[in-house]
Amino acid sequence: MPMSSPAKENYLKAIYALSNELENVTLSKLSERLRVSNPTANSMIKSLKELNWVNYEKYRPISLTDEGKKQAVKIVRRHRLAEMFLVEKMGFNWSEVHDIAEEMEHIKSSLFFDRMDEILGFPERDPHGSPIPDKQGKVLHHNFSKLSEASVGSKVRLMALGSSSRDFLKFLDNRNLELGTEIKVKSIEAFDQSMEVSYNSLAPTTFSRDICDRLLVLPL
Amino acid sequence: MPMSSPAKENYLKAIYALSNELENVTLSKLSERLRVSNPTANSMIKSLKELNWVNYEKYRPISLTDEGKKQAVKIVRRHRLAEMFLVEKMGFNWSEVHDIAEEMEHIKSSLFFDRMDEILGFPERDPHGSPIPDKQGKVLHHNFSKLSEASVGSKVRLMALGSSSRDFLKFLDNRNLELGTEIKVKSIEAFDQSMEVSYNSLAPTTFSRDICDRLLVLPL
DNA sequence: TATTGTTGTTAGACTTATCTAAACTTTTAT
DNA sequence: ATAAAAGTTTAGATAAGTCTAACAACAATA
Ligand SMILES: [Mn+2]
Ligand SMILES: [Mn+2]
Ligand SMILES: [Mn+2]
Ligand SMILES: [Mn+2]
Repeated sequence: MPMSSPAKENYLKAIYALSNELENVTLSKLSERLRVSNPTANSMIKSLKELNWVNYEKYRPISLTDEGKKQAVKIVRRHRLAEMFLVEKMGFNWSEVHDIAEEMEHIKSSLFFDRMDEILGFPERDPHGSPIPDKQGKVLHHNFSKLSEASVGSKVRLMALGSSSRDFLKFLDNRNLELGTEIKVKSIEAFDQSMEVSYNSLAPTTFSRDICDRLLVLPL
Repeated sequence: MPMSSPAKENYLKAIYALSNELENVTLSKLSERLRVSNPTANSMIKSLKELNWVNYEKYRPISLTDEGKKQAVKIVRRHRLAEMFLVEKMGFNWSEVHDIAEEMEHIKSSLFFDRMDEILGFPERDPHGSPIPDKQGKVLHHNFSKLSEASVGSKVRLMALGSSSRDFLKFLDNRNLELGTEIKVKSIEAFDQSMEVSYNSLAPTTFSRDICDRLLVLPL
């Protein structure tokens, strides 16, 4: 009875991520996120319950047990360390690293990841601004707000991303937007909440609500 | 029909390695090397034949097709680059890297390995002295001889290892033997072919025939 | 509260990679 | 040339992880 496996680790990670996004993690949200069918997720949840990694009763929402959360955080740590290593030490762009990290995270060697951590100088965030859990599993809890919540005239600094899809990252690359960039809100369109913003002393641009919801910022 | 998989890649690599060790690669040599049962190897060989990666007729020896060899060399390249990267860029000892590389080699990103290659300065050999195939699949063919074939009074330089098992590497670490070390053959015991050797200006030591067979050297 | 639509479960099937036991071929030794 | 030993294949089973089709439960709403 193999305790862990890449598939199980991916489920744990998905449940962990969904727990931070939704009130209740449901089977269909989980299967949608992992792009598997409902029955597939259902049967995997049964295995995870068997391992005491999730709490689950038929037809009820899914949650991680303490042990399950510990496992999930371990994989999140590995994923984010891998992404950071790829960007900082191997010259990859932040839009290229997710899929590689998705595979690296399953390598069975704590030392491999602790060594990365050390070489990187124990970074607090990954290339997309997400916190990297430390070796003990402690996760830095951040309090960034969405750019979409900023008011006209305010100035903010881009700290993290609410999505790391390749398309979104490419969009940001094209606009020369990176973590740390200072953004000024020029105006907000009442009809669709799109924002006119400026940064890097460039001519103002317009960002849709969708974009602004995924830019996590700190007020300056 | 997934073309490749970690399991298939491990089989290709094992067949490739055995081809360089034996006249004929037989099913039982293969299953022994991979620590699987004969029927398991037999059924995998059928799949590999289906993919046109091996030549195989019932009861006859196994060989790689051109395409199979290409695939095998690709994985060998990835394994050896990973080992080299772990040693040179991540501070691992040569005895710690094999198992991690055994997992890394299956990551599906050519760029990941080409980037390692570049960062390492396109090394010709891995930490155990084995040649690293280049991006085009060309393998540096070396002509080292076994220490066991050296004659009394001769001086040689350790260039590569005929085995990279953890125990063997630990043995070499304990004796402060590393690639590049100059070794002088003091005497050979007629009974068991064990050799009295000296290196690093240390007091002479005795190496068994088993050891001397696995030390690949160049005459000086 | 009864109907309906959404969500979750069960049943049954498939693929890959593995195993053991039994049968069959090939090789080796008398 | 036979018989024994060694090596290989077939048959049948299992486990993980996936699927579709059909059915059941829940939640929303009329
Ligand atoms: Mn990622
Ligand atoms: Mn993954
Ligand atoms: Mn190795
Ligand atoms: Mn491998």
